[in-house]
Amino acid sequence: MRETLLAVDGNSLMHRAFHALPLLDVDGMYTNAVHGFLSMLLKAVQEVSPRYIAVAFDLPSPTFRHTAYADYKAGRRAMPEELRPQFPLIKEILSDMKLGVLTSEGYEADDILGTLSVKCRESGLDCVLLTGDRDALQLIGGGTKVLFTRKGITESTLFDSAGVKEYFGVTPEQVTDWKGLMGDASDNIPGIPGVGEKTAVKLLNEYGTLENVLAHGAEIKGKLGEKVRDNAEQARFSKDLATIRPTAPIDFDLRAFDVSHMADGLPTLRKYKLNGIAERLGKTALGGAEPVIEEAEETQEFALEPLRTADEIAAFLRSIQGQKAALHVTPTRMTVAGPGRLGEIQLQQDMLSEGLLPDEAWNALAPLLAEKLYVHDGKALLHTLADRGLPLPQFAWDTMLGAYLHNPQEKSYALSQFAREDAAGVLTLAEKQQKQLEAEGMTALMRDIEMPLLYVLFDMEQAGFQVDGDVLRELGKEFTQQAEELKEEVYKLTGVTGFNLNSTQQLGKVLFETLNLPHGKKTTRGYSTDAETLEKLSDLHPCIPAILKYRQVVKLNSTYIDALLRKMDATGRVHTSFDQTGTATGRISSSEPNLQNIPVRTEMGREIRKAFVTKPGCVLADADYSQIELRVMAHFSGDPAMVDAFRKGQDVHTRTAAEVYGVPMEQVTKEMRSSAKAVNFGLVYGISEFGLARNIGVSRKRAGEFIARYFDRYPGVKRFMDEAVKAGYDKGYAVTMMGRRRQLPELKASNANTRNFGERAAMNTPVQGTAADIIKLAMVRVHDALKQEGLQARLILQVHDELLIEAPKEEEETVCRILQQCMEQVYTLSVPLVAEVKTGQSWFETK
DNA sequence: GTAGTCACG
DNA sequence: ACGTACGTGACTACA
Repeated sequence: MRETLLAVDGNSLMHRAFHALPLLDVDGMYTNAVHGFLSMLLKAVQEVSPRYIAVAFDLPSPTFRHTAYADYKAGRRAMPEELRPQFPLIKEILSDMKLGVLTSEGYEADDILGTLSVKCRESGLDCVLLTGDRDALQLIGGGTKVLFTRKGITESTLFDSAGVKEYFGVTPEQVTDWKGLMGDASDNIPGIPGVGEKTAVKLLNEYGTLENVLAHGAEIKGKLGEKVRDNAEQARFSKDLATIRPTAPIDFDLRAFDVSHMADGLPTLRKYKLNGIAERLGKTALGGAEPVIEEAEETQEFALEPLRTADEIAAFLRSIQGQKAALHVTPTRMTVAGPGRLGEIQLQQDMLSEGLLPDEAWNALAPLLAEKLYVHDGKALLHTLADRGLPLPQFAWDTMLGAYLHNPQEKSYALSQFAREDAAGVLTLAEKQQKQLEAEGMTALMRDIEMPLLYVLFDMEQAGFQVDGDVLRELGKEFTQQAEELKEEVYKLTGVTGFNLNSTQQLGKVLFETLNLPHGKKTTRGYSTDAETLEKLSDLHPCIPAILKYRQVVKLNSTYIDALLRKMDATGRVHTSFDQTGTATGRISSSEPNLQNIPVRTEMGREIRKAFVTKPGCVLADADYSQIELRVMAHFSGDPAMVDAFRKGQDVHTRTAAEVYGVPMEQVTKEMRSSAKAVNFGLVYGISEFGLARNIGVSRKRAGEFIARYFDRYPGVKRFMDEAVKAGYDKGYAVTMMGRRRQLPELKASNANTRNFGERAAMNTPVQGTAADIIKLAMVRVHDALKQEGLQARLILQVHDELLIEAPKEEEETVCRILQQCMEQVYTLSVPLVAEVKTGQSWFETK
């Protein structure tokens, strides 16, 4: 086995660590960057088991300041004062660990990395470059790989040539061309204005190299072509800036940087109070020793068995019968896994290709559907099966839901593209998740809520919501006519005709340049024209109300009339998709169409709900939780006044106003109640003076006084908020009543805005997430109860604190009772849960 | 594809 | 000093 050198870009990692970790004062010193750096280094040591480690640092030349290159590099923003003194610290520690600390006058760390990678190639060593700088990707090839740190300091990816192409869309050889085209703001590299990452990739895929792109500038169409032609020299210059020069004059014997003496750094680590790192260093297997044990345990061998006929499928199923089984289906391939076994069925795509016809395959697989299956995205599988009229199986585990509970903020929960995209991957993943979720205390949440809910959502998607197309078309006509009239009115009132009223840019010009109205905040492309801004101008020009009305009508038409008509099936029903893994807090979301944002707040918008009806002979039952989030907050905080209000069944906003203004409830005016309501909302969102001030239109100071008075009257709520934030910092995540978690990496940011956001999320997530837990469990209970009592009534929609059922008229009373009981009795809090049920022939009538 | 806007809880 | 109320999805314009 070849030995590996781990070459580290010290500057890149120190900056990354500095910005990823909070700045804490330890004995009058900051060590956050040192801490993060070493944490990443130890992780890398575990991953690549290097024999040697060298760390490179920038050493700017004091003499060569006159070059364009030096000027550009000098233009980068100065190093934060809290970071600078950490460099001597890290160098001291690395030296004590007997690792290489390399600098070379006039060269940057990445140049030294390049030099090291060349030296490794010459001496037959493998080389892994640890950095967060994309420039280093150009060095990949010939035994050199890049371990690229992402997302602060927690994650890293090992890139080889194919990996770079796969992930970034360009080859290592194209990296400098790529940078030349798109530039890099953080490195002060200009590139071609208007060309971003995607465009640069596209150009390189078409033309191969930067020079070739420039050579074909004439044939590139539109603005892009113009930009390319005008900025050819700047692009070449940018490429030059991004090109690493592997020519640093460094001379040393690599063997001096053997990892076997890293433990010599322990006293220094303790000296700087880096005890966590010291402990990890003690445990880290050094010198390329055995790989991490967990991996060895988890890697199970699956022999791939091609199943070419129905008989082979049947035989395979018999052989794993009664054992754990996973099923995974893609359009071209089906896989079935049992312990140590993996059967693969290729599906025939056309007359020429190999494989079974889907019908044959499914028929042969039918016995499997009687088993409890391990799956990834069970709801999608249920749809596939239902569309074919096949029996619907029970699921033992859904790895998509498991992954979501483990971390609800992944961009996608698709199985990874490569070898694991099969049932064997699902089986191993499920085992890993079961341990993980058990350790994280989410087993019950998975078993009692998310898994059963999957079937509920499937049934709801299948059932759909009956829509009256005639009502929609009628409304659409009205809205269209109104929009036309309003548009003409705006043209007349502004004196400008023919501009596109839907374009914020064109509208901004008319209002703030032609008419010279005072403009508020600016956006990246011009003036802000949102409703909040325009409302302030209402009295200054008669066109403003017309514009606002126009916007409203056009929105209703395009989003709710046209879109909904397009989504109706042959029987006039619309079937939304529920996403059980889409939100950070545990809520579900609805899309295509989104039925969770059908208008209700304005009179005109509410009309649309007249189109949401039932099939003949049925009635709609609509149940709403009353103030569920504030009740959750009352429960968590135990605040006497808040708990008292809910136990007495008082109007919570009126009670809040009475408390804060110090008057009896009877003397609370509309205005007082309205401000109190805004405060209550603010609390749920994670209160800030600014947000409250903006919402109720008072000064920030007034808002601050208001909040102070509130906390004076509700000290339990204050304590709850403080504890939620503290728990976020201590644990790194927020947690709901049922144990659902949301990571809060924002709290580790050095940027105060980001941290404040994290703090508000720390306050909001337990509240919003617990409310989500509660209604999800209620949905499972309602679904079960309807089945238990043999009713035809079906759940058809959830809107966060609201459940809708379509029921035959004769089931109306029973269904109302079930809804109310399930929702109110689902969980016992220290305050009552209250659900209000209404029935009607349309969603309009139930409101 | 991103930005701006706006619909909901 | 700075810019924020929390959580979503869909449409339009514009590059």
